[in-house]
Amino acid sequence: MPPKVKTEHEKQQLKTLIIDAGRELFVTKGVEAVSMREIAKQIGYSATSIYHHFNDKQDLLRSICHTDLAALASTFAAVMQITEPVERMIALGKAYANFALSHPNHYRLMFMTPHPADTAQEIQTKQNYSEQDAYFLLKTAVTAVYEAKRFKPELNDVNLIAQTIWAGMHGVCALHITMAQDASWIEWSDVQQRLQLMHMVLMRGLLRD
Amino acid sequence: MPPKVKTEHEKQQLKTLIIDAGRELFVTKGVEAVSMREIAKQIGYSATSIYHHFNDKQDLLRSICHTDLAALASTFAAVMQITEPVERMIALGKAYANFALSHPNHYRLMFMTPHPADTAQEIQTKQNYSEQDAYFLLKTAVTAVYEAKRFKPELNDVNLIAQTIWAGMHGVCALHITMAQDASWIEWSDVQQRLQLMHMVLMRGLLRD
DNA sequence: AGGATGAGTTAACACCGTTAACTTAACACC
DNA sequence: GGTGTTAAGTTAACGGTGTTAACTCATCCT
Repeated sequence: MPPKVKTEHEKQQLKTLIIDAGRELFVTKGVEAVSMREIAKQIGYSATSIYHHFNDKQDLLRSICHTDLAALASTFAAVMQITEPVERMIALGKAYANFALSHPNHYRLMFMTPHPADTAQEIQTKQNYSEQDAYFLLKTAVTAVYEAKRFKPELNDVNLIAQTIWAGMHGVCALHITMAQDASWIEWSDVQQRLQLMHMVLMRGLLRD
Repeated sequence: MPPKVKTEHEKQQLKTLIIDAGRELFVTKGVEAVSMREIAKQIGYSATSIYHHFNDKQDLLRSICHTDLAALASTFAAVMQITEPVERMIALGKAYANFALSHPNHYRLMFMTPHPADTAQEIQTKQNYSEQDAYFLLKTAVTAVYEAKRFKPELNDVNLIAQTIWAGMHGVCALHITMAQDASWIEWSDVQQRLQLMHMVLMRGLLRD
């Protein structure tokens, strides 16, 4: 196909076309198993054309994750409508786990794969749009619970609390995702049961009696 | 070097030579960044010779993990000497976290990378040597606490409890490992603090008051 | 003595991410 | 309206990857 000068809109459109095709392939076949050529073929372009829109494969991967993080944040935003602080915090945890288990490969890309350090510019961007950031919403919800004095009195670091809740949910989800097919020699209990117990443990461990 | 018929012992020796070189490289540079040729060069053999001892790269990776799992199990075995059940269970958790944080790339290989389904034969082997298995030791420790009636009365599934403890520790460690360099936009609290709080939460959530 | 085996070799294949060099359509400007 | 510049595509190529095939030979078995 002969080249054409594109408007900013068309340019963005192709970029999201690449992102969508890349995500679909990455998510179903795994990052390492998908080649740039394959992604390009999927959208009917040559492989090298992708490099006009992304620096390299890592950059494409990061863009995908960034997009999906925004999607997660937007489902979080819906949950934030709940007014009762504790209830809201619990609902966030459930939404998180639900996302992880229903999009496991997505989740692996986003939270189980280390991405090389972002550029300073990208960090700046993220900070400016932090209201779209899922962690920010979690922290907000935790802060509300804290201000309602519902946490145990000795707990007074909101970041620490939020990160512990995150870690608890992440632990169940990540372990499930990496070990689900493998490690059949362990008598795994049902993942929903494990999530539920983790939830209970977190609440009993963090909230006032 | 001309070929030579080897005794069973020499054969195993070369196998562990490959495993050790492979682990060293994998752990310092990451699995995907290390080629079979590089491993071979390290030990002074040609790349293809590795294929006489392992089916493919995945197989080598699995063998490395299997070896290291045994190593983890042996540090667990030392902890098992503690007699007081609750104390012993806590010590296991700390040993686990200590292992994860002091050998992060090791840990990533073992618990954060999905390995394709083991062959039936390998599963059999693992089951037979389950006393060397780290999870088995955790489960044993949890069972002892359970039998001492120290868990909350409504908790009566030992596997579920063990897996929840595992998930909690794993969550903190895994999140730390994947997010340590990246995600500088989050105000991470100290990882030791996070571990400590997770520990406290797990105990308060699981044990009788 | 002589064939079978097994542990090593080199050569080669198909594919990968990425770069370089090229083509051509659209725009900016005199 | 010609003309240079730029943007967005292309094909060709490079070096590297996991892996397989074909080949040596030293050793063992009979």
